[in-house]
This record gives sequence, C-alpha cells and structure tokens, in this order.
Amino acid sequence: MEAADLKEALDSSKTIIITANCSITYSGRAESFLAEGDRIIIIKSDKTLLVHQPGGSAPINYMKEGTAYKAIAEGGKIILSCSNGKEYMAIYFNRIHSFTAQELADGQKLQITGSEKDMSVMIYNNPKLIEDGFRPLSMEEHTRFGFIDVFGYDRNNVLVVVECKRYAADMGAVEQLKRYVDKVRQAKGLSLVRGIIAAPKITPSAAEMLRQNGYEHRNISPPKYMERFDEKQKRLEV
Amino acid sequence: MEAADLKEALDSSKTIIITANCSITYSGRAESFLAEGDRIIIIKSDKTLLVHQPGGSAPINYMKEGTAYKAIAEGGKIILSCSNGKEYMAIYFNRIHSFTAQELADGQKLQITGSEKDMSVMIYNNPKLIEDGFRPLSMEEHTRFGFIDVFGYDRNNVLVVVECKRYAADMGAVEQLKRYVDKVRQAKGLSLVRGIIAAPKITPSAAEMLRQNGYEHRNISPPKYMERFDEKQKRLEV
DNA sequence: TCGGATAGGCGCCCA
DNA sequence: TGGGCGCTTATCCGA
Repeated sequence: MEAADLKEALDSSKTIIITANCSITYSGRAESFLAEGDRIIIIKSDKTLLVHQPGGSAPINYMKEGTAYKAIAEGGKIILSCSNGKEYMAIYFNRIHSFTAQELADGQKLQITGSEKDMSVMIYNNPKLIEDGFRPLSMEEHTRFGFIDVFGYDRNNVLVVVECKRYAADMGAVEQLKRYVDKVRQAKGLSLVRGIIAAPKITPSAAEMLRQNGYEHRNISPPKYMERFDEKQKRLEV
Repeated sequence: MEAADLKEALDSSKTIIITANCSITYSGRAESFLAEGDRIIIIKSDKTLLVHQPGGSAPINYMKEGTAYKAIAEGGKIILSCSNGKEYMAIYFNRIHSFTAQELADGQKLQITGSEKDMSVMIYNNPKLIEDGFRPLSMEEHTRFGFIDVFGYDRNNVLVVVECKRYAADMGAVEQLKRYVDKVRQAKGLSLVRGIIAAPKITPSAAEMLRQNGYEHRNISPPKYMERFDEKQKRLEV
C-alpha cells in the first residue's frame, strides 16, 4: 500500500481495511498512546475509524462517524492523521500487512427481541406475572409520568410502579425505581405507591436496598419470541 | 473462499477477515436476525467474532472470546455457525467479497490518561481544587465504606466524600455519592458528612438532587498529562 | 442538541 | 465466579 492508494480510497465511499504494524496516539476526550503492534484498522464509508487488536471485543482506538483524514508519507513510512475538530488521532505505520478498499452496501437493521422494552410489553399483556389483580394502565397514561416501564393498580387500587431489568437488578435499578415511585407519589399526592423490580435476579446489595425501601422483586426474565432460531442453531451447532 | 479455507484458518491462531454479503441469526442473551447485506466479519486469534456494517462504531453482531466455530457448505453456500455453550450464532453467506487469514502479534496495552482515576489522583495531590483546608485521607480505595474516589477532612474537621466524574454528573452520580455519604455517616455515627461531586459539568436534574441533599459541586475536569500529543497532532492535522 | 436510559453493553479489579 | 463500576462507552428516543 502506498500513501496514494490510501488517499484515493479515503476520497471515495469505500470501506478500507488495513492490517499493519503501527503505533497510535489519541488526544481528545482523553489522551492515549499505543506502542507498536499488529492491528486491524477499519475506515468505514461513513468515516468511522476502528482499530482492533488480535484479541478482545472492543476496539483499542477509534474515531466516530464523520472524521476527516489525511495520509502523508514521511521518511518512507505512512502516517494517517485524523480529526473531528475536537479529537485527534495519528496512526504511525511501520509495516503494512494487507490493504483492501471496497464498496459495501447494507441498509439492514437488526431485528432483536428480549430487550427490557419487550419485558414491559410482556408484563402489560400478562399482568398476572406481577400478581393477581394487577391492572396496568394504558401505555399513553404510563408515558405521562416519564420513563416508567409498567405502571398500574393492584387489587386494592394502590398504584404500582414496575421497573424491568433484563439481567440482574443492581443498586442503580433500585434507585431508579425509587425516583419513579417518589415522582408518582408527589405528582398524585399519595402516601403509598408500591415499587416492584421485575428481573431474572437481583444482587444482594440491591435486595437489601429494596427491602429498606419496602419494595418488591418479581423473578421475571425477558421474553424471546424467536426461540425457533435457538432450535435451528442448536442443530447447526458445533 | 471455500469452506475448506475457512476451516483451516479456524483451526489456526490466525486472525480472519472476511467481507461478504450475508444474513445472521443470533440466540442467547437475546434473539436477533439481520437480513442480507454487506458486512465485515472478523474472527480474532482468541476466537472473538465481530460483524460490522459499513457504518457505525459498534458491531452489529458478535461473539466473545473462546467461541467454537463450525463451517459447512450447504447447497453451494457456506454457513458459519458458532457457540460458546450458552449463545448461538449462524452466518449465512451469499457472496464472499474477500477473505484473509493472517498471524497478528500484539501484546501492547493502551496507555491512557484523563480517566476518573486520574481525576482523583489530581485532587489528592491538589486538595485546594476542592477547597482551602481540605485534607485528603485516601483516594480510590476500597475502604470499608466502598469505592470512594477521594475521602478526607475539611478545615473544620468534617468528613468529606468526593465523587469524581469525567463528564457531566447525572442523577446516578448523585445517588452514588449519597450511598457513600450515608454509609460513612452510619459507620462513623456522624450526623454531618459532606458530599461533593467533582465534574466538568452537571445535568439540571442532578444539580437539583444535589441541592436537595445538601451536597456540592466543584467544576473540575480530568487531567490530560499527555497534552504534547495534542500539539503534535494539531500540526499533523487535516 | 441535550438529557435520560438501555445494552446480547465491554473490561477491569477485587472478594 | 460474581458484584460493583468506569467507559474516548455507543445507540436510541424524546423534548
């Protein structure tokens, strides 16, 4: 790869993939330096930059969408510098292992189920999951109070605020629930509003905080409407 | 790329990079489906899988380190299925645009400054940033009160708990501070313990919550020891 | 744009 | 291994 190849690709809407030995400096929201090593560098068509090491899920360095690039050759080596106005990065290439630039087209979005939102819909449609006699209010009404997952009356007409968590509920979840309960209590001028966490589990410290506040926990897991994938994939599985 | 090439690479410690038109199913912590489109697929030497679309920072699908893979050819097309025992993914390839498999070596770690930890060290070394007469006792320590960023006495020998945030402090930050203050107050049997948020800014609702609790805010930004990078990169900059 | 909240969050440290 | 929590978190959604 020559600097000219990189420049040409950067001027196009192609997605660039480079593997190379390089070192990297970053300055912006923080300051960082990454010494020489082999990495995968991706510059997407929207000018997002990702630098990946040969292990791990998260990029070690990156720049967000809309970054401007400049490639220069200095002493036989290529330096790629870039900026979005507030942040700066420079990649100092030692050896290029591979270089590709391709037009990639993909307008698809991920269809996903099993989110916290799906949990609240499930509870709305199956109020017994909370308890017998629980009557969720309409979605419209429930949005009037802000980001309350599920909101309704129990069999004694006491207001109930339900906070869903798709994984273990932690202290933050209990505090969030407390904020909503307090908000509803104030807005309605009520002394008693119940708070319930719906989650597959709860951490010990969160359980303690829950108890202290007089709130409750229901053992509920997020729904997975597409379980059929599971079956299909188990057959394919290694 | 033939299925055999993929299999061979999967049996090695090489890092595989494929660009292809494909569709993807996932089942595990949630369930998802991604219809046909062009993507970059990376399988790292530690068997991390990343699928990236031509735009955006985050992978659209992924599997973590230690995943097991199986490549099969079915009706002239390649299907790559994988699992870690709890999660399953399958990539259905329509057309392969490119395929590479390389040995990449990188043992470097990112050297970074400007973290919350660096803020607490800065405050520990420059107590005046909080106020005159502030005497820090500890920083970022797992005291028996928990993870308190900076902890000390003010000029009147009143205990002070400082919570650092590298960006805008939100309601969660105030609640976190409150947990620590309450814990110290209980453990020491004190009626008055001060709470201070050190952050470059604070959201309006967090400021309100701060006020209600009698806590304070100090306008402090995370330090950037490597500012020299900034200068260097500004010169290189586009 | 900002604020609030979720995420298949990830990654790090520590009991 | 699980809890607690920071992150250059990213991303979505609503005001």
